[in-house]
Amino acid sequence: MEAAASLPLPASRFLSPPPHPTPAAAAAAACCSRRNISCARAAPRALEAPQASRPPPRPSPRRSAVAEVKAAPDPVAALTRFEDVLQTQDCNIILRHYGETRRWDELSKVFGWMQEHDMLNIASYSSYFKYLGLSRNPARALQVYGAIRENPTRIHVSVCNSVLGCLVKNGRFDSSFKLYDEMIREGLSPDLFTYSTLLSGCMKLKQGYTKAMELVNELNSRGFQMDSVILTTLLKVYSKGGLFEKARELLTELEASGFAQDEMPYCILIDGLVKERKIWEAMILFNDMKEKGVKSGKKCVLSMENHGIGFLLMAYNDVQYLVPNNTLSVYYGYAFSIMISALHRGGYREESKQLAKEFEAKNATYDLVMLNTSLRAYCSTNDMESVMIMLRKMDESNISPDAITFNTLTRYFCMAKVYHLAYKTIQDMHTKGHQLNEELCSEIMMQLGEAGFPSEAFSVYNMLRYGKRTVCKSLHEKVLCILVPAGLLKDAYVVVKDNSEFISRRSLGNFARSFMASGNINLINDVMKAVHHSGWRISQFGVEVETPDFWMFKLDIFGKAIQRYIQKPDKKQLLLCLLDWMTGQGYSVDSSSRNLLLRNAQLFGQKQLIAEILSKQQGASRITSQRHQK
DNA sequence: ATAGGGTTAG
Repeated sequence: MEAAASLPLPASRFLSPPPHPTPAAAAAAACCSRRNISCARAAPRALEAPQASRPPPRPSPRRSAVAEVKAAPDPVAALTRFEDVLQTQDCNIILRHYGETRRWDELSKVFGWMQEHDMLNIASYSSYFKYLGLSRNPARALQVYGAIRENPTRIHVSVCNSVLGCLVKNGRFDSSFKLYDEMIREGLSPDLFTYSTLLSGCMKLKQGYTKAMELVNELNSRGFQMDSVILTTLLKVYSKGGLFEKARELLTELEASGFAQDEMPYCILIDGLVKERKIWEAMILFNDMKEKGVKSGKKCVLSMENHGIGFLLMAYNDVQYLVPNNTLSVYYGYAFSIMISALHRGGYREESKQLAKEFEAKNATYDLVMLNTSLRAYCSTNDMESVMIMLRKMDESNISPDAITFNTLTRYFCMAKVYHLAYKTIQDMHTKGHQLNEELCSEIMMQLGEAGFPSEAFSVYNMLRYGKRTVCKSLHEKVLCILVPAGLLKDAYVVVKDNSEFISRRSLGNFARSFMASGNINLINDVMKAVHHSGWRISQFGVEVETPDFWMFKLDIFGKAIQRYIQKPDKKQLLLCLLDWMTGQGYSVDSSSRNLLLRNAQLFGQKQLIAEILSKQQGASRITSQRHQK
């Protein structure tokens, strides 16, 4: 796209090649500002010295076998190679590796191998069920659990918890309660994990509140004291069930017992309120929370040492970040992102943007959700400058955009009529393997066509067409109406060839006429076949002229094709093929084209042959027309 | 040496 190439693109890695780094980015890169900073680079120098003098420890055979299996293209073959070295706990490490890297196929194969070699223990089952939950495969979990013969394993609390968790995660609440009852009958002694797992199923159920109360009574009667997690889960049950008074009471209880020092319980209630459209109640609670100075509890500043460029080392959930020294207070983004998006949804665009700005002013750390949320707030108030700042932050924090990011940006660029950026965003989204939003892309395809970018419109069409199993039937006609007037007839042919049955007679006619007039002569016969394949008679696309012998039509589509062939006598084979094909389909050339052909037949050196084909054609056509008459 | 709680589009 010429125009796009000359326009400045935003300085974002995923919209354009990496620009020269900004000073901040360069400084951050120099100090390894990525997630999971390695100790060697980020830790103070004192830690490095002893390492240098000691020779690197030699890895044990078991450890190197584990590493080798993890890296192997075929884990089962590799496991077999190290069968004598590996112990069950080593195999568990390998099993978890495939779970953490979301390689479900290998995960199941490794588990199967362990099963065959009798190398399963409690931890293997617990981990495997957890990952089956993540990979949305509760049926397999039930199957494997059902096949466990040894009662001590069947009723082991962590095995039971992980199977129940797998069912709950996948919406199988009723079966989780039934299975739980069965487990109790077989002798399970449940613990707090069990109850919080089952309670988290309750919050998604309609009758969840009653069931939750049963469970709370049960755990109390077993003498358990609810810890912060189970209390928080219960808060969610109330909040999801719209029992806000009860939820508030519970939150007060949590505060009193010191379980409300981080934002999580507040987030649950705030989220519950906004989902019930009680935005201002949520806002009041949000402000309360901020006034109380509630922050994320797991975060801490690891080192006050100035790393030379004005950054502090800090950890959040075991991940290390560098944050600027001038960061006054650090909130993690859950509560903010809930409120910002709630205001946005409620139509309070300016308020939503103000909150995003407040977060930006107070914080250095962003995660993907917070970035998406702020990005949307800026997009919907048309604050292009802040949008670009967000994109730069995304690069600097090494955060990869997801489908929500791409769609937000695409929508915004479309709304702002910056179609080349919308196109670029769609392209990046497609390249990164995200599913495109058909409605939005179709809109942009049309806008690109109108703005004079038919090739880009076609490219959007292709991304939709080949990125998805099915597309809306009208999409083909839409792109055809862009390609034909723009003279992109070969592309238009590709569209018609595969989708002629979804295209209206009028558009097919326009396409066929344009192609005969100026399309590639070598494709003329193919185009005829593709158009014929639509189910319409090609003769119906021409200007129909009634003649005394009523089956004669003026066929301007065939006529135009014949004119093209007469201008190129070296394409005589194609002409003869066309005439033969017409005969086979019961078509015949109109009288003026016939005369034209006969007059020029010597050009092809086939005067006799052409005359024969034409007379055969007329005979066949007469029969076809009569058949159509009846 | 395993299992439990929170956020984002139209």
